[in-house]
Amino acid sequence: MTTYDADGITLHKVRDYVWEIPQEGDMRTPARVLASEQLLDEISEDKTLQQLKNATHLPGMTKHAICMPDGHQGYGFPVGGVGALDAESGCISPGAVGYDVNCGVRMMTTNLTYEDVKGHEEELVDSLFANVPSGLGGGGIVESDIDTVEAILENGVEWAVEEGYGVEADLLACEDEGRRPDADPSAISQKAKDRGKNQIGSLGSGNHFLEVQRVTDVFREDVADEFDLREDQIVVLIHCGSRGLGHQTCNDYLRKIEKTHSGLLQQLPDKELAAAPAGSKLAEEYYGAMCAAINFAWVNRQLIMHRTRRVFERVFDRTWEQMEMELLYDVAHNIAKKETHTVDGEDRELYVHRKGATRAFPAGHPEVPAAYRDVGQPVIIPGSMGAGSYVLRGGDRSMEETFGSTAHGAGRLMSRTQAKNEFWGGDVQDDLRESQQVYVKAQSGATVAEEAPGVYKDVDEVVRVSDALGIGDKVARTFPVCNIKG
DNA sequence: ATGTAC
Repeated sequence: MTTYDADGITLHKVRDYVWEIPQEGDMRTPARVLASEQLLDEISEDKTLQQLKNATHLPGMTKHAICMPDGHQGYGFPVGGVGALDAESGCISPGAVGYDVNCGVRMMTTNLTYEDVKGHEEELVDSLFANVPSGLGGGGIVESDIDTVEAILENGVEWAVEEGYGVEADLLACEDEGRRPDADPSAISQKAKDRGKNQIGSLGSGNHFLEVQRVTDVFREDVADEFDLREDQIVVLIHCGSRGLGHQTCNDYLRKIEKTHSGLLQQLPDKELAAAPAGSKLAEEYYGAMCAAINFAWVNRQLIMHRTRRVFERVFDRTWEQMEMELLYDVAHNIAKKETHTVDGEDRELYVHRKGATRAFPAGHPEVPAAYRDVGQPVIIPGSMGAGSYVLRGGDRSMEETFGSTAHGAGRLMSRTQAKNEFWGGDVQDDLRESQQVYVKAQSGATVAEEAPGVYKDVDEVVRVSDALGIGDKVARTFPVCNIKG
C-alpha cells in the first residue's frame, strides 16, 4: 500500500487523489484528504492535517472528515474542510463554519465581449472602485438602522428585491432563493447588528474582491450553454461575506458555547473546535443566528451586484437589461446546513459543515434550481488575480464522496504576514498591468501584497483533482480584466 | 476573515 508520511501523520492512499488518515485513539472516524501528491506536499506544510484529525473527535462525525484539494490551516478546523455531523446525536461547531459566515461568491453573466470592454478598463475600474464600498470598517451602499438590519436578517434577498436592489429572477439564482428560512434575527446580538448596520453592501478587505473577467476556455459546451457562458464573454465575480456582523456572531457563540458546554470541550483536542450538542438550546440559537448571518451576506452580495449593474450602465451607456447582466449563481463557502444524506443505505439528517468548501449538488438533485437541474448546480471557484477562476458543475460522485461538496478556491500557500514580507503591493499591481493587462485598484497596498498571485496554490491543479474525482466538473475558465479590493 | 489586540 502506498503511504505518505507528513511529520508524524501517515496517510494511506485509497486510490488516485484519495488519501486516508486511519481511525485511531479517540478519533470517531477516519479522515480523508482529496489531493494530488503536489497539493498534499503543500497541505502538509502547516497544521491542516492535525486539524483534520482533530475534527474527527467531534461527536456525530459521519463517514470521515474531509479536506479538499485547496485545504489549509484555519481556526480549529481546516479551511477547505467538510464535516457532516449528525443533527440529532452529534453537534454543531462555529469553528467548523468559520468566522466569516457565508463568505461566498456570485457570478453575473453579460452579453458583452472582451472587445467591448478593451480600452474602457481604466474607466471601469475607477468607476467600480468609486461606487462599490471596500476596505476595513464602515460605509456601505445602504446606511440603515437596526429595524432594517432585522428585516435583512429575516428576509434575505427578498428584502433587497422589494427595496429595488434587484429583480425576482435574482432570487431563483440563489441557494434557498436567497432566504434561509431558519434565520432567527433575535439570536444575533445587538453588538453584531450595530456592526452590520453601516456595512450593508460593502466588500470588506482581505481576499474579498469584485472582478470583471473574460471567459477564456469552455470545457463542457453543453453545460456552458445551460449556464449561458461562452468564450470571450465578459462576466463579473463578486467575493465577500457577512462583514463585522458575521464575525461578531461567530465570536459571540464561540464564547457562549465554550462556557456552557465545557464538558464537551474537554473531550476535544482543540479548544477552537468548541461545539454545542445537537438539540441543546445553544445549538438551536447558533443555527438560527448563523442562518440570519447567511441572509445578511446574500444581501451584501446582492447590493454590490446591483450597484455593479448601475456602473456598467454609466460606462457602456446601455441599460443592464440590454447588457443581459444576469445572476448565474451565488455559492456559499462558509456555512453549516441541515441536509439529508444517504449513509450506508439509511437517510440521515446531518449538519453539513462546509468551511472553505462549496456545495456541489449533481444533476437531478431536487435542491438544484430548476434552470440547472439537468446539468448540476453551478460551482464558482475563484483563483488569484494572475491565474483566473473556474466555473464547475456539481459532479455525479459528489453525494457519495463528499456530502455534495467540492473545493472553494486556490487555497493559500502562505500566511498574510509571510506574503507581506515576500511581495510589495505596488510591484504586484505594475506586474499584473504590464504583463497580463489586469487592472487592479485597492484601498491598501498591503492587501494587494497579501493577495499576490504567488501566495496561492495552483488553481488549475485544484480543479483538475475535483474534476478527476467527479465531485465538481470543469465547465469554463475565466481570466481577470479588472479587479477592485479592500 | 475582522473596528488587523482579550
